[in-house]
Amino acid sequence: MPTVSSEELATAAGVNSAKLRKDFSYLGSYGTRGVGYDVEYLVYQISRELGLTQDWPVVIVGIGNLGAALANYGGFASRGFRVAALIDADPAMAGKPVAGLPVRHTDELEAIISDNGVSIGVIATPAGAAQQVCDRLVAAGVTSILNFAPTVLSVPEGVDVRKVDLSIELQILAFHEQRKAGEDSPSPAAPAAAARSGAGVRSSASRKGPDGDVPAVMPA
Amino acid sequence: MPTVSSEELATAAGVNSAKLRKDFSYLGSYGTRGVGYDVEYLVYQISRELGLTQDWPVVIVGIGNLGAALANYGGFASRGFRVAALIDADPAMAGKPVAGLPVRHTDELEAIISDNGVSIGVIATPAGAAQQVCDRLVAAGVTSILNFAPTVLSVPEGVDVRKVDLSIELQILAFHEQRKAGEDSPSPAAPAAAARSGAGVRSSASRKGPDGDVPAVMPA
DNA sequence: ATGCCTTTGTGAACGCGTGCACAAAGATGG
DNA sequence: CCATCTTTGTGCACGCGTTCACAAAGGCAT
Repeated sequence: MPTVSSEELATAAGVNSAKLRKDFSYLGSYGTRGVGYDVEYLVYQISRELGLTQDWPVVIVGIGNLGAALANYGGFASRGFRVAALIDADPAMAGKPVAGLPVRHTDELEAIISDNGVSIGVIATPAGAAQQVCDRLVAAGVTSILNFAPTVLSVPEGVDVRKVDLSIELQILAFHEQRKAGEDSPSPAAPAAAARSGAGVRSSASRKGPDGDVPAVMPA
Repeated sequence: MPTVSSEELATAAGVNSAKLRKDFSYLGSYGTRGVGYDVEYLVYQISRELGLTQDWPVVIVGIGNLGAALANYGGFASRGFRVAALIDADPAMAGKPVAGLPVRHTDELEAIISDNGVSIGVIATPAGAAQQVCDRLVAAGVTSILNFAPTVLSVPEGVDVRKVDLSIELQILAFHEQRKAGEDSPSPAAPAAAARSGAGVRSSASRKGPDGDVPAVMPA
């Protein structure tokens, strides 16, 4: 029976072994003292807890470059996700195959959602269409939305939204890059907080703020 | 002079106003008591600290769907990033314009990096090519890498790597979705830790682990 | 069966970030 | 010029997650 010790896993993952054991204990995963964890059983337990053993039908709305990239992304299937449909507003796209699936028109959105029991939707549309698509997804029964459009979505209570901003990661890199270069720190105490923040990815909506939205770089 | 109070900003962002003030104090940003923060000055200070006022030339390697999507992403320019070049290994792609830029062949990688003083590279290649591309980028002088390929990259000390796994966000949504549905909790105490973890995005390499890499869902 | 060795599971301490609460500072009006 | 009001900046305390350290437990060899 192949096993792993918490120490091995911790070293490989670069974390503390005690933390790892404590986390596992929350899962109810039981290892064997003096031996370690049964790899197969452990993988199964974690997979189940994370929902990897379930089948999650998802729809991708907006089949531009990004939508197509997502549709082709291999990582989904192995994690329990199944692309139920690709949806685009452009009639010219309808029927055209992308990643082996025919693109469906937005008109069919509601029917697709309900027919497949989809509860997770991915929005890869331009910013302008995102909120509208979001509203339709929610109305059709979707309760979790992954948003790639550069907009903050407003959703009713009970709906989860996660926003992926492709430029944020790049910005974090640039932030560190900046500190590497200028050792003559431009500001006193390094705001480690700034890099961490993220200010809560959860949608806190409240569209009112003093100025419209995220301010562009000021012209100095 | 347009100003904002920490309270206004905090409400808009959905965070505590004291925390916001404390964070600002690390930046050395001084507000005016009884009035608030000068919007213009504040924006400038934050932009500068975050590196938004600098010009960051970046190269994108691997111009498939994802690479093209990144090249077309509008959010980069406004955050100080400038796409210096798009690079692909396919000779057929060479010269073909994507997002207004001609695709360059991989052979030119080193020259492009040094000519433009590029210190940040984006990898959007298939998993198989990622490490190789990474090595060449690092050798050419790149010190920060944003990796979209589903592989853990090994890099020498001093090089920052951030990995973006497009399916992780989806997985987090599925995790919460699972708890929404099954109120009859399948496991005792909810491991809030599991959803948070991320286990440190920093590259901790150490390619040795008991089994190859991330285990696929076990066949139950 | 007994003793030793390994590794788990967890109680307790530590450290850190968040939030509270208030004194100091500046504006504003009389 | 003084009183009052608003809002900043921050010391302090609370709470939570991480880490330490160790007793308990199981395997294994003799």
